[in-house]
Order: sequence, then structure tokens, then C-alpha cells
Amino acid sequence: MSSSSWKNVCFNSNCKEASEKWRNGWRRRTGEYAHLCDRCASAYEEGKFCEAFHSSTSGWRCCESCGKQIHCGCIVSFHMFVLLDAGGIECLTCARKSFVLTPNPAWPPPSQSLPSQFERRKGFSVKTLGSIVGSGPVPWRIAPSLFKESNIQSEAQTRMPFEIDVLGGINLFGTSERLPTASPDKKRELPDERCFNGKLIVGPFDTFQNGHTALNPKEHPFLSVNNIQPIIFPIDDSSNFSLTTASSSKTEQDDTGQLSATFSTQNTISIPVDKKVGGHYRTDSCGETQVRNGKVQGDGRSRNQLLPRYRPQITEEELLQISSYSKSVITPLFEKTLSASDAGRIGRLVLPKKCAEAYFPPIAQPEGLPLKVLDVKGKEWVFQFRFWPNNNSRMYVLEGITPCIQSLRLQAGDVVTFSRLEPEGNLVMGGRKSSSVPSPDQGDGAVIKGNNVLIPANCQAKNKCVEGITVNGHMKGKSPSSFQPISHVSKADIGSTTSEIHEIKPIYSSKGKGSILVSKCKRLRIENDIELKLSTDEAQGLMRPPAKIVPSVFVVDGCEFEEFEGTAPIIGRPTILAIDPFGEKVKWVQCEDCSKWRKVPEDVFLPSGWICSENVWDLDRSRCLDAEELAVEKLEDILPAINKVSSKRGEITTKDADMSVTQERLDTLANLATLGDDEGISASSHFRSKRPWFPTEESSKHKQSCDCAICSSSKHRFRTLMERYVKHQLEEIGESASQKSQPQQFPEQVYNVDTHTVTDARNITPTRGEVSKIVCLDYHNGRKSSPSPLKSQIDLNIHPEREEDFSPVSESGTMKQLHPHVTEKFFMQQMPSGSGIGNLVRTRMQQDGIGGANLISLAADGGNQEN
DNA sequence: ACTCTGCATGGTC
DNA sequence: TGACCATGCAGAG
Repeated sequence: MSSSSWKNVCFNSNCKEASEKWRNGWRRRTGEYAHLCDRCASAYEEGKFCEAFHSSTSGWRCCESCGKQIHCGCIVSFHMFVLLDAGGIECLTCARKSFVLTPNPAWPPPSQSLPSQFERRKGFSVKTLGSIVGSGPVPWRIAPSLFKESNIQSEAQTRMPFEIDVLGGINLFGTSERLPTASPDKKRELPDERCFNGKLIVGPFDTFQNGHTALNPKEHPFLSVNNIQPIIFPIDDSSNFSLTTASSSKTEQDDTGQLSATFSTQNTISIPVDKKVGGHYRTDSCGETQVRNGKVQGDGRSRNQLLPRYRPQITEEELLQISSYSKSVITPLFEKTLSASDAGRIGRLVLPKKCAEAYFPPIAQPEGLPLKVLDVKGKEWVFQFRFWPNNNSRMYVLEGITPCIQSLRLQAGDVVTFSRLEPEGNLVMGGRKSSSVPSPDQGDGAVIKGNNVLIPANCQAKNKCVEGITVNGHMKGKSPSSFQPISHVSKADIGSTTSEIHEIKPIYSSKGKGSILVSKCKRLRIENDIELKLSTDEAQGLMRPPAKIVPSVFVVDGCEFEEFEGTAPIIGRPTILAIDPFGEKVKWVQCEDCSKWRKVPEDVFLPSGWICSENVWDLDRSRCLDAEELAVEKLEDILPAINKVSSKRGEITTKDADMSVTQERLDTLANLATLGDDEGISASSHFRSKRPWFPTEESSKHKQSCDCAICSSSKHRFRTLMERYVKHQLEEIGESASQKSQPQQFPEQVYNVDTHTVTDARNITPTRGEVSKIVCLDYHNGRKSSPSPLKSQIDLNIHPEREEDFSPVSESGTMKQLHPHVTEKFFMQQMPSGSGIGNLVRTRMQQDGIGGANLISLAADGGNQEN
């Protein structure tokens, strides 16, 4: 049938009924569905297509076990039988009784997961992939798998090789999966084990009528996120299994007469028990068909029961890489999250026993044998595949993997994948950086759910998930071998001056015990090794209360303050508020990647690692390649804080090292914050949630120079209170001050933070950065105030004897009582002597002896007067 | 002192 | 309860 005609008549060559209304049948190699008329579609959906239309065609065979007739000659039913070693076929039902069918992880069908996944990948499309992998269809086979999964799908869907077609994208062969009704007089077996309309039901669907279930995305959150996800299919029988032939590719003529190119078939093969060799099964001498078994039959344990964490989830990037040098069929085998030991210097990768026995050559001696493995770049490595006797069992390891691990830039927590190239059978070792999934409800920050760190999408994209923090390369008292995997700081990194902040890996919680990075002892080690060089000012400017956290409110001098105790704040990206020519409040934010300034709405909160691609508000500037909206000079005028951050504009347009470091520190802090109550900041003995987020006690025990968590937090709290009080006072100054201080006209005016524009202090939470910007403005306007007067250190221990007064929940609860001395000291310290406003403040202070409240008022007022 | 090797131990499932 | 496996550790080099 020509490609054009099928649009007008039923795709079923035995029907050819003309119609304007079509229903989808099986999926064709082109990626399109066979359009069927109602009658054919119904037959197809009912599993009667072959018996209805192919009854007179060749290809009918009987199940060797039950005798049921199965049509083996068309694409519609090719998946509904298994080929037996001794010849003949067996229907799936019988095969399942005798052997465990290949619970192959398959791929989401094009109509469901794959295209969406691909399309959702930035700069990646099926077409792209098709063009990359070759000029013609590239067959992808489903991995022979040992995986048993309780959440499984119909075995009728278990063998779904698909190819990537240049034109049609991904084509699932056999997407018309369904069980055959080979003979009308035979009861259709497994009536529900099929897909309708040629679609695999994946994703949200849960349970088939036969009790089989498909993957629940809730349990497999990655299913629709980043990776091409294998779908695990059901096996009812745990005592046996068979594997797909390794390399049976053939051409096949479908019932339309078209020649299917490079049709990769999967012949599920039963495995005779006596073929076990050293724990592995191989079928024949030609090596083309490999059948392996993880265990001796009769073993009480489910030999094919591999843990879900070993399910291969090869990524498209990896596929692309492999495809770049090989046109072979890639069969994902298994994967493993690198433990600290795996990624350590010892260079031993502990292999999951079943995987090793299933996919690696059998070894009888502990010495094992050299194993040639290709990496995704095609580079060849030779590892020693061996085992240790262990508890009457074996512990399989790959030795000498360190160079490869390093080559792949993998670290503890990352995932190493093993695939096999067919038909040559080469093992391919790939790697995947660990990633996390942003929670849809995490709002503008990162949250913790158990051990799963949920991070902003940008972090995810950049693999900057954080498990722990090591800043400045300081790792005190650590054991290199043990610490390195946690902090991911290599020896070379230690003491590195080029980059003081190292990429930290995410908490990986693939399994409870195995969570390399979550053991308490290591957590403690991490916290001891943390040396945050982020000033509290910098940090607080980016802090926001976590979503859904109800703050405790207290009143200071008539002003309500919110306090978030026991909760790690969410860290955002620094922004600079401004007013655009239309009078709209906007924020300017710098892309973390390209450092270009982008304008975003005023009310958005940006994650710490915000990048251009996340600029959904201005798609014309959603790439780092896109030019900045405003010229450098204009930006400089508009964003005086730029001058503060880096005195030279050039340092902004290029990568400002300091800014970068600061940002990285913020990232670090943000990431630390994402660790949340259980794992992150709160894991610190100082930051446990039992302690207020802004602790007020014990400060007297610490010296002024102390920058421990307690002191930092105390300072933090103090500043919070100060800022809010300042804000409150500034509001009281009234609109007049706001009008007086109306900035000179810029194309886009920086405005004096919310303090002049927001009237209800209770509805806002002034951030540290916003307060600081007041001074930025001053600076911009020519005043010599400190770039950030609040930025420099405030140490409550200046008057340690008054520590208790600083508590806002202390008796009076008024700021006037608690911070005159501190604020006085603070301003005396912060205001440069040459500063007009500073002098004015000093004068007033000396005149009336007032403290913080009026002082701040004067500061604001004085600033206006100075104008 | 350091690395490597082989095994043992103990936590987790 | 047993298998698995991450990791510790002792001994050898």
C-alpha cells in the first residue's frame, strides 16, 4: 500500500474500506499508526485481527504446549509467541508456565513517553536522534532482563523492540501488542494483556485486569523526566526465565508487502537447565544467542529477581554517544549507583551478583578473567572481572575501573550503566550523573522528601544536586578514601585555589543502606567540613521562607515579624529590583551560566542557579546566546548594585570571579538548605530543628570572632529583626520620604526596595538583599555609604552581656529595648566617617542617644535630606 | 607510610 | 532468616 493511499482506505490490506474516520491500529515503522476502519480496528482491539484477516495466510503455527494456533506471520502478532530452542513456538501463556519470559524493559511508546521525553529535552528531538544515529533505522532492542517487578505490565508487551526512524521517529515494533486469538475455538488467553491502538499503556495506568500492573510513575518518578525509561514487565513465574536472543536481526515483510528494514526481533528462548555453566547460561556455540541465568534452577530464591535499582535507565545522551561509534543494537543490561567504595581509589566496582552472573562471563575461579568493556565514547577498557567468596556466596567485582570512572567523570552517587552491543556482544559501560527531580509543589525552592533531594530544575539540568558541602577545599580530618566520595573532592581539589567550591553530589537514596551519602557519620563529617564563606548578609538576602511553613509571629514595637524557626530557608538567586519604562516593577537577575542580566517579573523567586533557559518571561532572551536587553552602560546605570558587586563593568559582562564564587557559595548554601531538616543544615548539631532557626541562646559562650553556626544564626536573626524594624520605621516615615527620594529618572528606575512602595510591612518579607539595596542606591547616587552597610559583620558578642536582650521574644519584645547598643555600634562601624549620612546619623545618635529605631529613621531621612 | 589484596563484618532488605 | 553488598580492616608488598 502506498503511503498516500492508506490515508483514504483502511490500512488493512484485506479490507481497504474507504472511510473518513479512522481508528488507530498498530504502530507502523514510520511512527504513524495504521489507520483502520471501525471494523478492523475493533477486530484488532479485540485481538481477532489475525484470525479475521490472516486466517488464510501462512504463518499459523501451533503452540508446542497447548496447541493453540498462533499467527506468526505478521507484525500484529509477532510478539505473542516465543521461539523454542528445539524449534517451534510456544504461546506466551505456556511459555510463562515453563519459563519466565523475558521481562524486558521496554520503552515508552512514541505516542506516550518517548516523544514527549525527547521533545522535552532541550535541543533534542527524535529527528535529531534519528539523524545522529544513522541514515536509516537503527534498531533498538530491549534488554534481556532478569528483572522481576511486581509492578509489571503485560508480558504481551514484553518484547517491544523499536527502532528510531529518521522519518518517523521511534517506531515500536509490535506496538500492536496483544495476545493472539489464534483460533476462534480457543479461549483467548490473557485477554487483557495487550495494548489497544497499538499503544503501550504506560505511565499513570496501574493495573490490568489480570492483575499485572505497569510502572506507577509515582514509584518511578524519573519515568517522564529525563531518561528513557525502561518499562518493567511482568513475570508470573519466578522459577525460570528466558532471554531474548542477542542478535537476531532480520528483514521481514509485513503484511502490507512493505519490507521492514532491519527489523530487530527478539526471540525469547527457553533455557534448559542443563545449560547452566558456571552460573551463566549460554545457548549455543555460535554465541549469537546468549541465555543466561543468574541462579541454578531450583534455587529457592527468585533467580531473576533483581532489585529495581539495577534496572537500566540508559539516557538518550548515552545512546547518542554509543550510537556515534556503533550502529549496533544496544541492549541495556543493568546499572548501578556508584557507592563510595565503587568510586573510591581502590578501583573496585562491586557488581550486583545477579547482574554479574547474568550478563558477565561465567567465572569459576576467584581470579576471574579480564573483561573488555567499551565506554560510551568507544574507548576500550579492560577490567578484571572476578569474585570473592563471601558468606558461602560470591561477591563480584570489577577491578581496575578507576580510570574508566574518572574518564566518565563519575563519582559516588552517579550511575554506571552496562549495556551490550549486539550482535558483537561487546559490553558498553556508560555513566549517568545523578540527578533529582524537582518537586512540582516545592514552589520556589528546594525541599526535602526523605532522602530525596529535590532541587530546582536548573540544578537538575546542571547536575548540581548537592549532597554535602565542601567549600574552599577544606576538608578537615578526613580520610581521603572515605571522604572523597562524599564531598566529591579529589585530592587535587583539596586546596585548590582555582575553584574553592566543589560540585557536590546529591544524596542518593537508591537504597536505604546503600545510600552512600546519607550515613549519619558521614553527615557529621560533612558538617564539620563545611566552611561556608558566604556572609550572612549574602545568604539572608537570598533566603525565603520555605513554602507551606507557617512562621511564628512576634511583635516588635508594633511591627509584626515573622520568624521561621527550625526551618531551613530557601535560597534564591540574587536579583536587583528596578522599574521598567512602563512603571512596572521588575527584577534583574544574572544568568549563572553566561552572567547576562535578564529582566524578570518582580514577584518571581528565582532559584539560586537560575539560567537564561529558565527565562520563560522573555523567550527572546531565554538563551545565553541572546543579547542582553540593555546595553552595558544602561545596565550599569540601572543596576548600581553591579558596581557594588564588581567595580568594573567588564567584570560583570564577563565572568566575575568573585560573583561567581559568591554565587557558588550561594548555591552551596542553597543546596545545603535543600538538605532540609533531616539531612542538610539541620543535620548540623547547631542547626537542628530543635533549635530556632535564629537561635538566641548560648551566644554569650562564643567570642566575637566566633562564626560558628550559633553565632552566625544569631547574627542572622538579629539582622532579620533589624531589617524588619528598619522597614517598619521607613514605612512610618511615610510617603513623603518616598516621594522625596524618588530617584532621578532613568530609563528603568531602581527603586528603593519595597520599603518605599509597600505600605503593609506584614505582607512582605523584606529580604536581606533588599535592605542592602537601599545602600546600593545611596552608593549609586553618589553617597559614600558602604556598598552594603549591613553586609559587614555584626557580632552580637560585642556586648555579650546583653545577649539575652536580643531575643525578640524576651520580655518587652521591643526592638528599642534590645538593639540600641547594637545598632549604635553597628552604625558607628558601618557608616564611613566621610559619609554624609553617616555623619548625620552619628550626630543624631550623639544628640539624643537613641538607638536603632530612630537611628534607622534618621538614616533614611538623612539620606533624603542629603539629596 | 602507603597501596593493594582478600576477606570479614554488619546493615539492610 | 538469609542473601546481598557496602565497607572496614588486616596482612602483604
